[in-house]
Amino acid sequence: MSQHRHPGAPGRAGAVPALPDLPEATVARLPEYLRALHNLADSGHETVSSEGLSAAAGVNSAKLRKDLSHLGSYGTRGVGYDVALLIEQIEYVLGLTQRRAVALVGVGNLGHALAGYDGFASRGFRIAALLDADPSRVGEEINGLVVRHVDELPVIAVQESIAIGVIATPAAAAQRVADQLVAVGVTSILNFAPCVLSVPEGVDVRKVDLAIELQILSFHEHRKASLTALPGGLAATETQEAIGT
Amino acid sequence: MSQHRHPGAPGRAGAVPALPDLPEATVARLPEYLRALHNLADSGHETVSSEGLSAAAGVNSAKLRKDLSHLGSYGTRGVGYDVALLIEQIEYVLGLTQRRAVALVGVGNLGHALAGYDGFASRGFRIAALLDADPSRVGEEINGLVVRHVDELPVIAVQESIAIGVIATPAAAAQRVADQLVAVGVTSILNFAPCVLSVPEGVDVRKVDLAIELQILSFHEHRKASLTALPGGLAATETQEAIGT
DNA sequence: AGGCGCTTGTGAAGACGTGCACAAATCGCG
DNA sequence: CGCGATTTGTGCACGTCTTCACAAGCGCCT
Ligand SMILES: NC(=O)c1ccc[n+]([C@@H]2O[C@H](COP(=O)([O-])OP(=O)(O)OC[C@H]3O[C@@H](n4cnc5c(N)ncnc54)[C@H](O)[C@@H]3O)[C@@H](O)[C@H]2O)c1
Ligand SMILES: NC(=O)c1ccc[n+]([C@@H]2O[C@H](COP(=O)([O-])OP(=O)(O)OC[C@H]3O[C@@H](n4cnc5c(N)ncnc54)[C@H](O)[C@@H]3O)[C@@H](O)[C@H]2O)c1
Repeated sequence: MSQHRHPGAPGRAGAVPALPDLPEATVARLPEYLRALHNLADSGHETVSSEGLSAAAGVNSAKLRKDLSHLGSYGTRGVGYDVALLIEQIEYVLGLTQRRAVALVGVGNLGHALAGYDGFASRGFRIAALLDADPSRVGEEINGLVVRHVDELPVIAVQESIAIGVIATPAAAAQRVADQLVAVGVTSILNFAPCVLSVPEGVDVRKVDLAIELQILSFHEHRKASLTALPGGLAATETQEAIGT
Repeated sequence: MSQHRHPGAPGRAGAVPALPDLPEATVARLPEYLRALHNLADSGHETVSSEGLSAAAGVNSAKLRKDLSHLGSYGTRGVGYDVALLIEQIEYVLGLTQRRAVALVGVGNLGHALAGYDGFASRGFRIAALLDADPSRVGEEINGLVVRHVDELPVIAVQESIAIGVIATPAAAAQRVADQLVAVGVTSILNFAPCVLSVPEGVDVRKVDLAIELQILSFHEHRKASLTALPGGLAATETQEAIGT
C-alpha cells in the first residue's frame, strides 16, 4: 500500500471520506462478498479467512484478498477478517449506509414481480415509487404502494429523494422514460428493456437483459456440442487445456 | 486473416462447423449486435457500416469490427455489412439456428413474469416446461403452459429435450434444483436466486442478481456524491453517514 | 520470551481486452 | 480504365484484470 493512512474507515473520520477509486471489476464483486458475509454472520461466524470467504463467494482467494486490500481493509494475519467489521466497510464503500430510494417505472408483467420483491429492502434499498403511463394501472396498490402516473415524476422525485430509477417498460418507451428520469436529476438507471439508452455524461446505466444471458448460454451449448461431436479421431478428449505455450 | 476458408457459413456446410473459439467478451456482445441488426432489418436497411451498427449497439466501432472479424465475417470494404447475412452468421455462431428448449423452475413472483415474457420466443428460445415444488401451484395454467411438479423433471427433460434450465426459486432451494437439473443432463443454467451454485465441470452457470446491480449503481452514486462534495474547498459537507462503531 | 504455523497483503508476470491508426480492398464514376 | 472516396480488417501499444508465490505480520503454545 502506498498513499493512504486512513483506509477510509467509517468509524471516526471527521476527515475526508477518501473513497479510493476501486477497479470496476472489484466493485462488481463487493456485493457478492457482502452477501456471503451476511450469510456467515447469520450462521454465527465472527471471523473468516480469505480462503473461506472466497469459497463462499465463488472466487479465487488471491483475487478476494486483492479486492479487499483495495479498500484498505482490515484483516489480521494468521487469523482472517472480522466478519462484522468487513460488512461495515463494504457497506460503507458501496454507499449502503444510507438507504437509497428507488423509483420503478413500468408496472407490467415484470414490474409487478419487482414491486413485490423483498430483496430490495433487505439489501439496502427502498422502493419509493411505482409509476406507469397506463391510466388503468394508476391507482392500483401493490405491496402497500400505490401506482402513480409517470407524469408525477418531477414531484415524486423531490418528495422521495429518488436516487435510482428502474425501467421496466417496453423497449419503445425506455428512452423516453430515461430522459424523464434524467430530467428530474436521477443519475443511476437500471434498465430491463432490451435497448440501448443514451444518457448524458455522469449518468450511469446498467442493463439486465434476459435474452442476452440465454444467448450466451446457447453459444456455450453450441460449442460444447461441436466439441463432443468432432474429436472422435485424434483431439483432446476432455480438459486437455493448457497445451504448449 | 489467416487460417479459415469457410468462416463457418450456416448455409450448406456438410463440413465441419468449425466454431472459432471467440473471446468471452466478444460472445457477450454478439447478442447486442444481433438485436441491433434485427432492428435495422425491420426498418428496411440491407447493409450497415461498422460505424452505424456500433452506434446502434452502443459500442466502439473498432471493437465491433474486431469482434466480427473473429467470426470470420463477411463485410465488404467501402460498403459495410450485409444485414441479413450477418444476422445469419451470428445466429449460427450463437447456436440459435435450433430453437432451444428452456425449463423454468420456480413459478412464483418472478417466475410468473418470466413465464409470460414474449422475449423468449422472439429471441430464439421456447419455454418448454414450468415447474414448481408447491402442490398448490401445480396444475395452474400460464400462457398456455401447465405448471408441473418439479419431480417430473426427469421425464420432461427427455420429452422436451431441455437444453437450458432457469432457476427462479428462493435461494435456499436453488442448489437442490441445480443438482436436479444437472442430474437430468442440463449443462446450462441461468440462476436468478442470490446464491452461488456449485456444479460439475462442463456445466455453465450464469446469474442475474438485481440487488448486485443496484449496489454497483449505489457505489457510483456514492462516489459521485463524494467527488462533487469535496473539490470545493476541503471538507466533506455530506457523507456524515456511519458514525461510531 | 521465543519459535512455529497460519494467513494476509502485494510484487511481478502473464493473459486478456481496448482503441488508435492505417494499409488493403471495394465500389462508383468520369 | 483508372482514380478517389469509403470502409473493412488488423498490427500495435496500452491499460486492466488475474493469478502465483512469498515475505511480513500475528497469535498461540511451550
Ligand atoms: N416479463 C419479463 O419476464 C421480462 C424479462 C426480461 C425483460 N423484460 C423487459 O422488461 C420490459 C417490461 O416487460 P413486461 O413483460 O413487464 O411488459 P408489460 O407490457 O407487461 O409492461 C410494460 C408496462 O410499462 C408501461 N409503460 C409503457 N410505456 C410507458 C411509459 N412511457 N411510461 C411508464 N410506463 C409505461 C405499460 O403501461 C405497462 O404497464 C420489457 O422491455 C421487456 O422486454 C421483461
Ligand atoms: N421477484 C423478483 O423481482 C426477483 C428479482 C430478483 C431476484 N429474485 C429471486 O428470484 C427467486 C424467486 O423470487 P420470487 O419473488 O419469485 O419468490 P417466490 O417465493 O414468489 O417464488 C418462489 C417459487 O419457487 C417455488 N419453489 C420453492 N422451492 C422449490 C423447489 N425446490 N423446486 C421448485 N420450486 C420451488 C415456490 O413454490 C415458489 O412458487 C428468489 O431467489 C429471489 O431472490 C426475485
